[in-house]
Amino acid sequence: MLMSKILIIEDEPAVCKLLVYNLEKAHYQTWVAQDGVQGLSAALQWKPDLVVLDIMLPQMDGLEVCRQLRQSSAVPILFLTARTEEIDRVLGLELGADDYLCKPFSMRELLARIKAILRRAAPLPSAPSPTFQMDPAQRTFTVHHQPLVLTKLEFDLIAVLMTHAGQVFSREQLLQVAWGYDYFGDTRAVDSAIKRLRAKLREVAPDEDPIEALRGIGYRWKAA
Amino acid sequence: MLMSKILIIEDEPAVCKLLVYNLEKAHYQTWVAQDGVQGLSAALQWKPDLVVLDIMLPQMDGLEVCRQLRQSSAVPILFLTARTEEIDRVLGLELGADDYLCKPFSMRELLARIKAILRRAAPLPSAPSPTFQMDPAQRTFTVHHQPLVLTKLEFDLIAVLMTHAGQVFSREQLLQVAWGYDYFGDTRAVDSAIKRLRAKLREVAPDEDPIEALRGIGYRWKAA
DNA sequence: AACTCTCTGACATTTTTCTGACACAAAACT
DNA sequence: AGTTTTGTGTCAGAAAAATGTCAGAGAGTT
Repeated sequence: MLMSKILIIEDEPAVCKLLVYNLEKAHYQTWVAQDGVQGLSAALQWKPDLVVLDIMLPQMDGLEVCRQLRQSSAVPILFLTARTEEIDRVLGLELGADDYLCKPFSMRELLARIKAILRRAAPLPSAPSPTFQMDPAQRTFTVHHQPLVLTKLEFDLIAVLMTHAGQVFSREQLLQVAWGYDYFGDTRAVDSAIKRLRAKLREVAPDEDPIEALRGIGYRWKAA
Repeated sequence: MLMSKILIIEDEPAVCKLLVYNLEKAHYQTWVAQDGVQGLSAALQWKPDLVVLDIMLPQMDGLEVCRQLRQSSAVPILFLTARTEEIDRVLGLELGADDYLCKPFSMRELLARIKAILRRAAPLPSAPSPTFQMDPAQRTFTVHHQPLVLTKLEFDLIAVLMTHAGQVFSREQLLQVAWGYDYFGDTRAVDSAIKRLRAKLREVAPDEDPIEALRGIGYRWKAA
């Protein structure tokens, strides 16, 4: 499973910001909806892998959102509650919450629970088919769903670039991030690594060339 | 589901008493084990639907109990921890904890989590590769339905790899999980074990080679 | 055209894994 | 108890893979 999509339905901007920041740092894609109506719409169209749902929402409350969502989707839901008592209503209604957290919660705990929920969720046939896909956890990389074997260095390199698609990295930066902070050597090593990577990619996707060289600046993964 | 069976592995009598009282009031059957050895024995014989496992135990700690239990059972485990940091070790090792609670916890929360775990506990599809099959409960391993005799170490190793097919394990991780937390030795021992395992597999399935070495990373069971 | 930077292939070096031999320990058997 | 068998860690060298270095060709820029 790669780059799981997490929909956040939460009205407090501060909490949203915190969630988005940490989830994206953990390599999840995020989408924020500020109220229940927008949340339902986003859930149905964007088809997230997990919904983080605040119980207290303006207009339509989280329980109602959950009930309506359940009529058309089995997406896992993690509830956020301000008070412990609220969760009794969720559990009592058997709405199919997969987990819940009471505010205030530690980010580590949230991430652990999200990871656990996603691990449990059966790998359903996901629709989108970008040509290049990377799974940091399994260290696998696929092109058109066909696995491509990469060396450690190659994978580390492509991981940095892909997870920051569009961002330019200088050779020095790449050495730091993919080789390691204690590495001292010619920055031309980066050229060689890129060369080998491109050669492998060309084998299976001759018309793509997703790694762009910016003269005098560095390299970047072509933005989507 | 009628009268789910819950095994409590916990050494503090006060906590045990509290747990038993409340769980039985909630119509669960309970069984208490005061230390890891008794716990393992009870788990194997009584076959509970859920194990509540304290991390801090005399003699054998909870993680070790979990590891040994996982060799022969897929029963859901809910960890109890005194400190939040401890849970990182569990999560880090991916030992298959289904949930955890930090002391002190409210009884209502415990009951809610237990209910959630039991609700989720759907029979796993367990899709073994057609050629290789492993039964943790009986510690048997078959290739093309023909039994293959493995040593304890070999079985532990293959069990870890197969139950996490596709996931890469470093030599250090494998030493921890298959050899034991207290083992200190050269990580090259892993190479040797893998070598012997491969030799045995080659005898009966010369064209498979399901154990993949990832240079600089570790080993993994070829993903399905 | 001159200059600069990037790309590529060849080669050398380094790193990592694999294998067989051996030694020791534990277990099984007499 | 002694003996054999089995299991496993350690070691050293072989084999394989990965990667750094270099030099020249190629491409972009002024």
